[in-house]
Amino acid sequence: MHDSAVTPPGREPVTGYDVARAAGVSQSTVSRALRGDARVVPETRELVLRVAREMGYVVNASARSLITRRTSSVAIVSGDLRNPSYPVLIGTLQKQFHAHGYRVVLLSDHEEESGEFEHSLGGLRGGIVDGIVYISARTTSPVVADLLDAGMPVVVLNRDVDAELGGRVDRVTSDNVEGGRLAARHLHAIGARRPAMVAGPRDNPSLARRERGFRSELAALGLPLPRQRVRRGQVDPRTGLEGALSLLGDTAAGERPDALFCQTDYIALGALDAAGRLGLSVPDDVAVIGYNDLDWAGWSMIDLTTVRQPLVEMAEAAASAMLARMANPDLPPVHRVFDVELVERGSTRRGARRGGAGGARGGVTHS
Amino acid sequence: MHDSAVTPPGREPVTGYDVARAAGVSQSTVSRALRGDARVVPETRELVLRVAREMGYVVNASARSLITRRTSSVAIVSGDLRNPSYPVLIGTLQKQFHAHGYRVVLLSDHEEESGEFEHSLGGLRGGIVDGIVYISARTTSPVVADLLDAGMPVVVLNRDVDAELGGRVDRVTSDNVEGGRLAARHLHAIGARRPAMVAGPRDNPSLARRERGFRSELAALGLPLPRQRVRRGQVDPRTGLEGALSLLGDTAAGERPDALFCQTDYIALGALDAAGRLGLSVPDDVAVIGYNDLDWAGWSMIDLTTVRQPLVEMAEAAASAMLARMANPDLPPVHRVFDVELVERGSTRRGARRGGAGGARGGVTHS
DNA sequence: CTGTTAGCGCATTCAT
DNA sequence: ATGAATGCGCTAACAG
Repeated sequence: MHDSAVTPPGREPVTGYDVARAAGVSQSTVSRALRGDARVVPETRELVLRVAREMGYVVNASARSLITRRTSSVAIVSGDLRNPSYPVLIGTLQKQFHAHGYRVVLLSDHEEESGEFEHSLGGLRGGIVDGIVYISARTTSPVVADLLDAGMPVVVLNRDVDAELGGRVDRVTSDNVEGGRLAARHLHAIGARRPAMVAGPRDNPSLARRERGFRSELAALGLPLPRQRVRRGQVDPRTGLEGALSLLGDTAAGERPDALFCQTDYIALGALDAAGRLGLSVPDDVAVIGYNDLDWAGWSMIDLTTVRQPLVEMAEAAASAMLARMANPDLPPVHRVFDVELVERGSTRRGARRGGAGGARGGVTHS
Repeated sequence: MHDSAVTPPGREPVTGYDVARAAGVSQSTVSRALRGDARVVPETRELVLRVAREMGYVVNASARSLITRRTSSVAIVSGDLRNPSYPVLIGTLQKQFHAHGYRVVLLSDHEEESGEFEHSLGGLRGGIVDGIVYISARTTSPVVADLLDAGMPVVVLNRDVDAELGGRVDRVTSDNVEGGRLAARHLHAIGARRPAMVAGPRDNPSLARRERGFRSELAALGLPLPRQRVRRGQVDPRTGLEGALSLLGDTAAGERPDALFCQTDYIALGALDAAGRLGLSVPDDVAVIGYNDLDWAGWSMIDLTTVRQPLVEMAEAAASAMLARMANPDLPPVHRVFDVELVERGSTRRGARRGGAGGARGGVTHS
């Protein structure tokens, strides 16, 4: 099992010229054969392909890109991966892009060190990628405008966007205003009197629209949402936990919110945790509704009522939009809006039994 | 607000020559100035940088890579992103690599279409990336050996590996055998008499070691694990759900397993769901223990006892190993093994109260 | 310190 | 249907 003579481990990559020499043809023929150019006669092509395979030849991507000005890769700019929405979107996008011969460069924002992040974004020019799918929570920065100016195809997925940018990029969103309304209507329908809200950052346009729909519908239904029943933080379970603890914790039962709208399921997780720690029954003491319908919302120990966005379909639409735009950069921008729907589960189904495993599990149970 | 004269949107990228001409220096000076070469006098550098910025110049990555033979990017090859272990690992790796000036190319395996996946992997030669971190569940394929042969730096993270490859790559793992033992010991300690196991695929070396430790320790403690108390499937909640339903469902209480070892937390989620649907109490009817200690294992409505691997630290170690190897490809391979520990929570704490929200929530509650 | 020169490996004319 | 020649934009070796 000694090294055969083919290639001493790693060094000296074999080039198209090497293949040409070994096959007794010219380098241009090698190039043509490898890309399936019709002008090369079948026998020659077979020969070249065989020799290339034997020699372990693989085209140098840099050299190719240098001349074609295409990289066969697209960037996905996302928020923190621990937010479970992103893996779903990224996984779907990635699958689509791979199927069409594109690699995926991932830029996910780890919240901290924003300067670093902006910098990476800027580096996306310079022929690194052929296009950018933007899903980051971070309010679309000037950097994105610069990328557009530089002629880079950009698709914004699942983010509403400042008016200014709106007309310039392809966008795939869902009806966040209506989603907020659905949540409000549902809480009203189950008899909530003192709704509360755990919100994400104010500068997130999607969440802002969700909130607008929620507030306006509550008002239309005659339900108040005083500011002391609103908590705000990052989109993560900690926000839900702390928000819900403070909303539900030190209030007499008569004053305590009886329903909680969490602007995302990820936040709602923390709220459910808080209810558990406080020994409160969901939904009997407090109903909880989330937003997104992530996979685990349906597990019996979560069982979360939520507003469903079709994330997978949305990601597929975004991939299509990206592929279309890369094929023809001069198309007018499109904006596709998906419908949302309410998915009712145990966390708002009053009177039904709830709790996955038996008796109430109060207090903090971490070891 | 008309377009100023700087750059008509997108077209005709500005090159180093353009900058040189505008700044009245040579192109090599531009190149040197932009890379901070010490040999260029400060004034000249300031000038060049300013002109470059004004013209919106950005170096062409392909041209640079073509000559430097470095791409400043590394690939992460992972399994399906919906498995929550991956986002944690990927996010951490990505953060580290970004901090050191590397981009990340993501190749995540969407389970299906394996041919496609192998093909993408092969495409990782050809100067796409400078190194590869491998976290995919898929048993390390021959493709990986080929990449090694081609001289590509490879680090395998959180995967035990076939003996053959073992000596050739850098690896970061944890003590899976001991983890399995910890689980067995704990179930014995809480008085389990009829342990059962929901396992992942047989060809996953990490899980195989986990299982080996679990089985041998059970045996040492005098507890049987007959094959009818083992279920096996993919690493996902469906496996946990179906496995647990079939283990717990149609058995008389005297025969029913009283403790469940799930080889990952992600599987355990499904098992908890199953217990809830069957109206069984966790841990009183059946104790459940998982593996990984993902974030949500600590939420009160999950509250899962589990074997903790330090995933973040492991990812950091893998990033360091990668950076070290890229800096010096001739280092001998290293293998770093992290300790695991048992994290005890409500899902095995008998006698304690459990259940986040009040009464038992039986049956299927999906809408 | 700066300019000149020579490729990196490939795609793509233009001939033949 | 194939080969010869050219240059993509940059880095690096070599002069000066």
